Amino acid sequence: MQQQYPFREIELAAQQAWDNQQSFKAEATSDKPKYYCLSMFPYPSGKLHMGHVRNYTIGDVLSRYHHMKGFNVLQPMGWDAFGLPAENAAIQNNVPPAKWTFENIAYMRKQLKSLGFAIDWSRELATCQPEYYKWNQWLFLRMLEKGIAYKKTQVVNWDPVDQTVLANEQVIDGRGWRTGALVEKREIPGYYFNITGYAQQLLDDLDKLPGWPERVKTMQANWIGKSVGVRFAFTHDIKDSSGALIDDGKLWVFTTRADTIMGVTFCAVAAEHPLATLAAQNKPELQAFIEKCKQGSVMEADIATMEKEGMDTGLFVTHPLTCEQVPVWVGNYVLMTYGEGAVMAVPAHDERDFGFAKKYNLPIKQVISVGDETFSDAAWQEWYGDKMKGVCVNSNQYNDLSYEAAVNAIAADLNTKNLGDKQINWRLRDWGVSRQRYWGCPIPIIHCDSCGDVPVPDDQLPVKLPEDCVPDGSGNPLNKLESFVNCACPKCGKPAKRETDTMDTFVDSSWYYSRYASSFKTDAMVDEQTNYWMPVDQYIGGIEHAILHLLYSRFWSKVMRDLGLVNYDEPFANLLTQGMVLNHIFSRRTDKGGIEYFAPEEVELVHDEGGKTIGAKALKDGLPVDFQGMGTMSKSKRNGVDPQSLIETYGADTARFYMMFAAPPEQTLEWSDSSVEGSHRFLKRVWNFGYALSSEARSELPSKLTSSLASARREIHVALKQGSHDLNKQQFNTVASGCMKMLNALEKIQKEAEQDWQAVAHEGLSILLRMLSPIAPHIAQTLWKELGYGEDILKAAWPEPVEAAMVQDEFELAVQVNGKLRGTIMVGSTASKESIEQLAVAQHFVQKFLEDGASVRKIIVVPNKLVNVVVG
RNA sequence: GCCGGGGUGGCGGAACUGGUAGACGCACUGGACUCAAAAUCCAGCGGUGGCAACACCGUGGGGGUUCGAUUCCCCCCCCCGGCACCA
Repeated sequence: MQQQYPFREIELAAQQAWDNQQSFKAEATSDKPKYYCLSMFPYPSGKLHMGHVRNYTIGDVLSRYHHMKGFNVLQPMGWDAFGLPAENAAIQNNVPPAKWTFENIAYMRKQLKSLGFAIDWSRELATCQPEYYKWNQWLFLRMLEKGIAYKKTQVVNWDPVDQTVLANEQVIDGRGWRTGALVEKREIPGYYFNITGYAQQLLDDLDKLPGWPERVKTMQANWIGKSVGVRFAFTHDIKDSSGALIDDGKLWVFTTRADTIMGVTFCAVAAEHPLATLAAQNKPELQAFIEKCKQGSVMEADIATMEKEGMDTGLFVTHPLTCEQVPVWVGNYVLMTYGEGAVMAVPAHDERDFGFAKKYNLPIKQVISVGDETFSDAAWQEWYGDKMKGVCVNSNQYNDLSYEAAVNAIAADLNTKNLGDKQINWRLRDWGVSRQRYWGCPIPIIHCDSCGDVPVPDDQLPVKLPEDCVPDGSGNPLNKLESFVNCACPKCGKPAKRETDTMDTFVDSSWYYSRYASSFKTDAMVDEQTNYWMPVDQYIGGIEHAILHLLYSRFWSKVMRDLGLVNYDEPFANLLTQGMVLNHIFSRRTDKGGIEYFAPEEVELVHDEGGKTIGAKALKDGLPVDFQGMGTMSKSKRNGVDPQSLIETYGADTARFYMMFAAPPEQTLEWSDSSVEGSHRFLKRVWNFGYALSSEARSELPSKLTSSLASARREIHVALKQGSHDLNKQQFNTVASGCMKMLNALEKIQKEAEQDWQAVAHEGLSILLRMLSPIAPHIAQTLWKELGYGEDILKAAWPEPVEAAMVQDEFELAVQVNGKLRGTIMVGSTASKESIEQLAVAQHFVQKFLEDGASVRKIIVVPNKLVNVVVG
């Protein structure tokens, strides 16, 4: 055993031993309870970043802890290996994406192994392998049969940089989620998944997920966006230039406030609405207004403050219940993409309609009364929205009906006239999955002139993606690859063309967890093993997937369930969204007016005498630089830290320990080089202590310990109890600090070297190593073995705190006077309540409050904690 | 605007179901060791006043409940994340 903490050797040796013994292979069947711990698989971009290290360390701590708690643990790893960066790298370096991808995988796998994660590598998969994506295609065909997948031509979001279609979820603030490019509208055919058909289940089943963070569930619920109301039509006989009735003479609208329908004084339609288009034909000023609306809508940032503007079309429609003529306006606040692209306007009971009516002098008619309130302009502001749910007035046959009764009656009447009914509106849109890209899973369809779109028969799956293609940046190279495109129609045998679109890569990641859990059969997507392991007990990943990946995976699970493939309907029982890793950003304005960024290691902090940071200066010139606060690690800001150099300098255990110690897992982690050193220092001390103790005899604990040894032992067992509790809470930072407390106690008794200290130290160290092992497994395993505690710490049982070690003969009790701390007293553990009260009152720091004739009103004794003497 | 999460020393962060606020670490200060530095070890470290004993203040602000509030209740301010002319 070496004296200096030899982290490089021990980490390598431990990793090789784990590899040789296949220590982390999950058992196919077991009497133990199962624990499926999954971290979101990485995209093989080239090398790991700190976010990966944090993500996988969290998963590994939980996996190793559950191993020791006696669970049959599955922790797999794989690669989300299709996607655009591979194509872009291919264009730049003139190598096929496959080569680039597999080289990255090889390097990153090595990195993951060098971090010592307890991964069952026998279940590794990459989504770009035909054995995997075959089942994308197979399930796609099943979905096609069930009508869950279908083809349509629709206006889509087009990312001009990636030259592909994006799903609604993938457009953020009008820009592509990956490229940040402004999204354009294009009309092209593609395949869609009917996720809206599952909207209600996806919403309802959020209640089955108590182990998910509230905010993720809220985000999903918002995204699904259910609104319950009435869809109905105003009638008209407006014809287009060819003489045909527009929309069959009906102007459809959707409302959640059908009870206010008798208060309609106008309708507003979106700029793109057919009625607007028609009215603009001989009204140049309306045409101009419509153009302005269309342009304005791009400026997302201004929307919230945008003035409500509109223009009369001169057209009228007929109210379905009152038969009154209602004017139609074009409003810049009406969205073509939501509902029907048209709204009924009830200025008396809707904030926007009110503002609009005031601006253009349109009539306002009150039809709802709330309590004794009477409607007035001034009072109105105070009680719109839900507060304005009252009873109907000025509404003929609906007068005096409450909200619900009115909606029901009105919906029924509209239904009788065949002009509307109750309806549920969703914000969620169907999931478009066609991508005009090369490096993805081919959509298994063949286009035949005679037979149309023909599914590829199951026995011809997978449709293999040619791996030797080098894209040149001008669209999808598959289009030009005749050996791929040209094929025979499976139905009639005539020459036909293969579909060249590939699937959205979110398809690949929507079910990988169930494949890991299976036996990797070549003739089945999943099997009975999948039902054994699923659902995932703990899923760990970034919050950025709160909607996209997590919603798609939930949808996909329900589809697989409905196809009878699996028996679960929610894939992830518990979800932990880890926080981001941030680092300091330093910059300086250059002479030319640009910004020069400084890496943190190029900067020295300036402190005052109290240790407070008062500034920073660059090492190269000693001149001040600005501290821009904390931000995510990025190349452009030069504040990234490479995990590889961290591992090389301090070792994997230090990297892992620091990641766990610096912040609770859900919070952002603020990088600090000196804190990393502090973590390394701690592990060095653990090693030194283990080294020193290895030459001390191991003996039985004596029946009676000195008070100093007893208190050290108590501290260790208390820290263990707390640490186990914190692990169950997934609060790893305090588990790490618990390990530090244990070591502090051990070093103290080592220094004092009282008789029998070795016995307490051996017990304490064996506890410390076990509690440390999920976080820093290499050092824990090495010392465990070196000190002869056992062969494999992973197979050691999680230690149980000994109650007897935690009891004290004497307690220090806090003594309060009127709730304020005034001193402490030592009390025997068997002391009666009365004797404690007497002792407390006798203290001089209590007596002095009784000098001015005040008396003791009451004494509260909290066992083992404090005494509060109430004086008055 | 709506929804979710926060606000504690110079910093990261602790505090179990209301019970000694600041665990653990970082930074800083002083000391030991050293020719010296680094490393290591020891001590101190919320603020104000005081030689000290000690006193007062202190968990974003204000109020309340309680013997006792970082913790529970009400009002307000600020920060982060998400959603949003959603009809």
